[in-house]
This record gives sequence, structure tokens and C-alpha cells, in this order.
Amino acid sequence: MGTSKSSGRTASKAERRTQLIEATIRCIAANGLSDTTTSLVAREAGLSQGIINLHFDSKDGLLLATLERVVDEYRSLWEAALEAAPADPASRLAALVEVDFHPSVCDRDKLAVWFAFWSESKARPTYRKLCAARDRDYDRVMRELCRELVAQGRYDVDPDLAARALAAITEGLWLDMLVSPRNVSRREALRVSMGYLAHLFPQHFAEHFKLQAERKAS
Amino acid sequence: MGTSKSSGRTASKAERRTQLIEATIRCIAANGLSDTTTSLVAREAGLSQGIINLHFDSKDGLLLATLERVVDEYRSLWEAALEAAPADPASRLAALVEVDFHPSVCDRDKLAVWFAFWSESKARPTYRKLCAARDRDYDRVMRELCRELVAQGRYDVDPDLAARALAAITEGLWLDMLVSPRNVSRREALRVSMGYLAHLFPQHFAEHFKLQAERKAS
DNA sequence: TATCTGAATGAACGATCATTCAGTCAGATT
DNA sequence: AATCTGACTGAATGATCGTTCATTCAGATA
Repeated sequence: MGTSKSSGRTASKAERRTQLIEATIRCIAANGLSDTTTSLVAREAGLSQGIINLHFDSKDGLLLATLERVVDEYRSLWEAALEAAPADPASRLAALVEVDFHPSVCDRDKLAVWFAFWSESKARPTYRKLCAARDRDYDRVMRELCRELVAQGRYDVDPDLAARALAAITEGLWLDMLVSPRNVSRREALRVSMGYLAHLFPQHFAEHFKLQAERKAS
Repeated sequence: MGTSKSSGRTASKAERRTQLIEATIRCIAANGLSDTTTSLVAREAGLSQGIINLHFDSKDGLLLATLERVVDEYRSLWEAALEAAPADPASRLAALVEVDFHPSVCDRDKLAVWFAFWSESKARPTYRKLCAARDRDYDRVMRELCRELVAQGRYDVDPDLAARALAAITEGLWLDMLVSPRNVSRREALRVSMGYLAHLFPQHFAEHFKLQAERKAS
């Protein structure tokens, strides 16, 4: 069987697809979506011209598969983090935010891909559906956690508003990390988000935030 | 002189450039940056093929001029709002936030343009410089206002962190308005941002926020 | 070892792109 | 009314794009 090395003339279908998708991510980040050509992607993957049509039928198929890959990876990451976190809403919310600034999520190449597809989502309904599906589930979980926290701590906070603000902060920081990575590091971004949580839910996050600040000082 | 109607065979240089830039904005929003071609823009403007090279030398020149236009317009809007606002930091900060959700800024076509260029900023240093220049001045003003507010109200808040979070919220909400405009209206976005300010600086913004909520209820 | 299989190649294709430029035309000048 | 000016046109051009397919080749099979 051909489930061996990924570099030879033969590799499993899944391996080739992954190899091409990763090359696509690098190409989009390096050249922008408008200058991402099939031959460029093929060269980046170290393969030949026709390879993309062989594995994805068309360039559009490759781009769609790339978006799907990034979306699925992100989703499984935060679902796993939620699974692994303690049952209390504060820990779960913290886990969610920490995933958002995990190196694998904040990878600048992947951020470039996210924003490339977001920016074309108005023109391409297919992109929009995929992205909107991501938002819907993520927002639902985050809103629910905020509600539980507000009830638990008797905070004077609109949980829906807080959840929206928190999601917006994350997306805004992602943009900052993409456009001016010098100004915003992952750690700083995490501090901004956690700082917001500490203000909203002081009983639950004040400690968490302080601890993180000290860790930074040392 | 030819400073007359914009639709005839003759129009002033500035008018034609504006006409073409506006057509470009619509094209980017409708088709995405990757599918924005010179002939499409020319058709959208109701003019002929070669018109772009005549007024902007190249397609790249047109795209750059479009980005510059959007950047400049945004800058002059918030500078004017700052000028018109009362001198106290709270009013000035509120004015800044209100501009961010002004119809002219939140116009979905323009948002598509912003994100199109942001998403390619990693690949194109020229785009990055233009966008980074925007951020630098805006952030500086916002940070300064937060500092003044913290000092004035003796809040237990890190002003730099607050300014960053506020800027991130704005950008995140812009993204939401672009990708899923059904979920986030301008008014709701403004409420999210103002809600954040009300939490951070209750003495200064609690009233403002309540008033806005009542206005919404009626 | 010889044969078979299908993954991978890369030259070739038509389509589409940005750009050019000789020609056209509206409006100002004389 | 005749001429001039320069903004504008649009067919033509070369370059580049995505896609195709006859051919090649590595590894499994007999």
C-alpha cells in the first residue's frame, strides 16, 4: 500500500491533499489570495502543474477544501479544549479564550487565510456559509457560558452583549496580529482578552488575570 | 473648463478618478479582490477599457488609490469628530466610537475593501504601510484619551490595555457586520462598544449608555 | 522477472487578463 | 465656422491563467 512517505511519487490521497492544502495556506499568506495561482501552489508543494485538478478537480475545489480544513481544525481545537476543561463556566470560558490565542490558531499564515476568505465572503456565498457556521456554534457556546457566569456571580452585566464583545475582541486582535505583528504578540493579546474578562467577572477572573500578569513579570 | 457634469465625455481629472475609485469599491465588494478586473471596473463606471491606465497608469495604481481614498476618508472623519466634540476626554472618546459606527464608515462595500486590503497586507508591504499608519495615529489618540479618563476617574484600569481592547472590539464588530450583517446591525454594534465603555468608566459612560438603551426601547 | 495499475507529470490549449495606441469626438479657442 | 486640444475609446497584443490529456514511472502483483 502507498501510505508511506509523503514526498515520493506515490502517497495516499489524503496525504497529497493535506500537502497541497498546506502549500495553499503558505501561498495565500505569502502572495495574497489574488496572486495565488495553481502553478505557484504546485511549485510550493514540490509537485507538477496538473496535480491540483487531479486531487481537487479545480482551483476552486482546492480553495474550498483549504477553507474547510482551517475551519474544521479551529472547531475541533476549541471543542477539545472545552472537553478537557473543568466543568465550571469560568474555566470553560478561559479555556475557550486560551485556544483563540494558541500558537496553532494565531499562526500568521492561517490568520491570512481566515481574513482572505472573510474578505471575499460577501462575493462568495459558499465561503460565507462556512464562516457563518463557525460563528454560530462558537457564539452560542460563548453566550451560554456568559449567561451562566452572570447568574452564578450575580453580575450586573448583559451576557449577550458581553459575549459579543468578547468574540469581537478576539477577532480584532487576530486582525492586529496579522497586520502589525510587532505591536501585538500572542501573550499581549491574551492579556487584553483576559483583562476584559477580569473586568466583567472579577470574582471569577481577577485571580486568573493577576497570576498571568505575575508570570509575565518574571 | 471641464469641471462640469461627471457623465459626459469630458470630466475633470479628479472627478474621473473619484468615479473610478467608487466603481472599484463596488467591484471589490461584489466580486472580491481576486475577481476584480480592470474591464469590470471600467464597465461598472460606464467607461471604456483603457480608462484605468489613462488615469492611474496601472491596475495596481488604481487599487492603491482606492485604499488611500478609504484610509483618508476614515481619518478625516474621526479627526473632524474629535474637533467637533467637547473638550472632555469622555465626550471625545464617545465621539471616536460613534464615528466608527457611522453609516459612512460601516458601509458594507467599504468594509469589504478594508478587509480585502488587510488580508493582503502581509503579501504587499505598500498596503501594510498605509494601514499601519492609520492604526498608529488612531491608537495613539485612543490610548491618550483612556489615560486621561483613568486619571480623571481614578479607575483601576490599565489604560493601554483598555485602548487596545476598545480598538479590537471595533475591528471585530466590523468583521461581523461584513460577514453576517443579519446578526449585527450598526446600532447593536454601537451598543456593544458603548457597553464596554460603560463597564470600564462607569462614572463617565453609565449615563450615556442608559440613555442609549432607552432610546432603543422607544 | 515480467506485467499491471494508477498516481504524477508537463507540454499544449483556449480563455482571460492588463496594457497599448492609433483613431475619435466634445468642447474651448480663434 | 474652422481649428485646436486632450479626454476618451476599443480593437489588438503579449502574458499568464486554469485546465486537459497522452505519456511516464514507482510500486504492487503474479
